[in-house]
Amino acid sequence: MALHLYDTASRSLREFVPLEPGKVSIYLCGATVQAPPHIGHVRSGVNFDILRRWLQHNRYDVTFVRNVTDIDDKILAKSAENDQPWWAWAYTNELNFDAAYSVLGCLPPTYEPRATGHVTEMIELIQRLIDSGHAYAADGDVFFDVASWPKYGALSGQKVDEMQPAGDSAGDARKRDPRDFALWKGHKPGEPETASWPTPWGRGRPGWHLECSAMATRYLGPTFDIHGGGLDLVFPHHENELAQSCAAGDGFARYWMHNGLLNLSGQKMSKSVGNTLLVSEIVKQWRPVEVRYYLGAAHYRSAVDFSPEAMDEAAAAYRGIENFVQRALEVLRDGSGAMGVQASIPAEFAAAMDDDLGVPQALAVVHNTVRAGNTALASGDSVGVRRAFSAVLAMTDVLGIWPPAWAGEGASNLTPVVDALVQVAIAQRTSARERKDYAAADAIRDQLSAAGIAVEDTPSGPRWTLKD
RNA sequence: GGCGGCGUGGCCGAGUGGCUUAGGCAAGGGCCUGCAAAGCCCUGUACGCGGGUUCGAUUCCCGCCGCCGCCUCCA
Repeated sequence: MALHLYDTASRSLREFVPLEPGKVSIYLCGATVQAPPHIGHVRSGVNFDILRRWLQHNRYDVTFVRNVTDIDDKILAKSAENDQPWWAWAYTNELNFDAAYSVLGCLPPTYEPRATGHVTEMIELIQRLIDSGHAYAADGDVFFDVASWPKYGALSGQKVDEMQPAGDSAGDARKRDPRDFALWKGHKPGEPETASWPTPWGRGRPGWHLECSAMATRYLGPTFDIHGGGLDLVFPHHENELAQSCAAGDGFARYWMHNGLLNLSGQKMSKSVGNTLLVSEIVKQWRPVEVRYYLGAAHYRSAVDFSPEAMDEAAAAYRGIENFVQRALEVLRDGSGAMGVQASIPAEFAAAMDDDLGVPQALAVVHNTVRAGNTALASGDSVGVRRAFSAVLAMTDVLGIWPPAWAGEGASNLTPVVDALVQVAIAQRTSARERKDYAAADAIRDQLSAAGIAVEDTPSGPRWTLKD
């Protein structure tokens, strides 16, 4: 079965056929760098990282663009509150975001453009819209003329006439229609001069929606394959992007993908509610790979309600996979020179992933394979171990939870020293066991346990691990 | 008011018009082990409520209840 993806625009599962054979272009709405990232931000990052890895596994050449919105109202407001230049505030948070994506194993984007670096492209886009009668300048601002674009509302299914009056700027007298939105915002008195750029319509700064249109087409062309983001961006952000770009004559995104939101005790985590759980906090309580497992394990379109209990379960589930990989590695390493095995993805795993990235079912395949591997391990079936081992590694690589890549997390350069010391104790325990002095053997084990080291006896001899 | 989603066994979380009806965590029993640990095996028969369609619905349709998202900044 070929890859099918759920497309928000058509509200249906569509076979994925890239614009250019063998190549995939993806634009993911990244962060507005006004605050450090919370766990919902990185859920989006992890979900789309898995998409990218699956495409790459299938031999696609993927161009992955994730933008940084480094100028907007809140960045100006918060930097002023904190008595910092707006650009310093933005850059600090950009670094925070990069660190969060990185610690969770998200591959770096092919390109990571900043809004402030693409003002020229934005001005050109606005000019095209004005020239074609879809935008108008009004006293410093430039607005998109919603009435000039009959397809407005198609992506989100909003009925333009039924929308709530609301909106801070809805009553702006300069607008021809309350639904018109700003493409460009004129510089206001009191705002830093550095936060404005010269344009034919006066100094100012970009409107949020326009930035993404300009950057997406700058790096991916007028028509590209996939546009992604959180479900909360469908309206108005993506609706507006689509309207702008199409009205300007671009084809824009061919598939729209939206990840579900991550809630905290049943409520959406958001800046307005103020109930955010920062990535920097959660990785203090759980290993990053466990967090990644948790974020990736639910289907990307479902809502996830974060809880410490669910996080613990995810951690336990991941450790089951990791334990198998470690044991298999130990056995294969000393035995049969089996390290050169071909990585192979089970067909059920591929089918699950091809069905709109069915990670939950794909993980079921991983766990079933782990079980088969553990059975092989217990019975000394080295061929079975090798088969399961290579399959598990290939599958976890696609999901970005490949255990060897994360194994060094807690390790330090002391590990070999500790190993040498522990081996001395284990040798004593082994000889005690051989002379059936179990009291002495257990005493050694208890002492190691008290020191944080767990010893267990396996068919291939004793092994030790650090306890949590 | 408009648009959309969700409600599955103790918990998390897939999925399906009927078939051996995921997977994980937790629980109970067993195997293995000097004892443990890890692992393996077995057990648990669930789909919010009320109707309808059907030979048969958790799965389709209608209604209801509950929860959530969007319509304003938001991954």
